[in-house]
Amino acid sequence: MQPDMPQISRFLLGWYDRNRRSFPWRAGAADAADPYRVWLSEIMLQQTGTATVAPYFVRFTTRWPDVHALAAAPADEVLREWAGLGYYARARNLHKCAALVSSQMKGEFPRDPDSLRELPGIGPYTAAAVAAIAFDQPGPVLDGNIERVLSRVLALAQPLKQSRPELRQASQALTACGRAGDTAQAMMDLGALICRPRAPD
DNA sequence: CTCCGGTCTA
DNA sequence: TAGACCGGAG
Repeated sequence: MQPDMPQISRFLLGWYDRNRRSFPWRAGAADAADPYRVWLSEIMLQQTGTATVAPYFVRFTTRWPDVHALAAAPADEVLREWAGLGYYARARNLHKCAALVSSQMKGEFPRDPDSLRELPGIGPYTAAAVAAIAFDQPGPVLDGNIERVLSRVLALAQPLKQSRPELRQASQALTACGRAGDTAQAMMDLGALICRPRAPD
């Protein structure tokens, strides 16, 4: 039998509304997301935990409040501010991407995953995540944590690797049920608070 | 000390 | 499509 996506969507969003985590890059429940901040946070979070990212995110956004400011910064200052986060190619691509969006896109990030995917430093995961969180566009938001969460929510018995096509489809379908950004963040929070890699509740 | 992971590159 | 990139966690 096929999973009841509307029902799972209601479960996810209901849980999220009561348990959502608060982060410097997250808009309040009623506020609109700032695409620049969503993008910056997702790049930082690619291989780095929330606790480590938080102070870096605050320093970056204080110093460079929007994509034009970041684009105008000298590359070596961006690298210096990034020092300690690791994977420095992310910082170089971050700056390239900011320059591109600032000069060629009037400072506005594309709204759809396929266009976002063209930008430096944005792969399949980040494209879907930014489109969902910043623009409420449905898409296959899927990283290692969401794979684990969805596999459990759907009660899949196969190893994650074999289930990936099904998990991608599920993430696409769930974000298409409405509130795409909150749905994506609900899966992330569930993965961090409840359905953890070890010692799951 | 080994494992882990998005994106880019070859 | 495998390996490199880095730092944090186990």
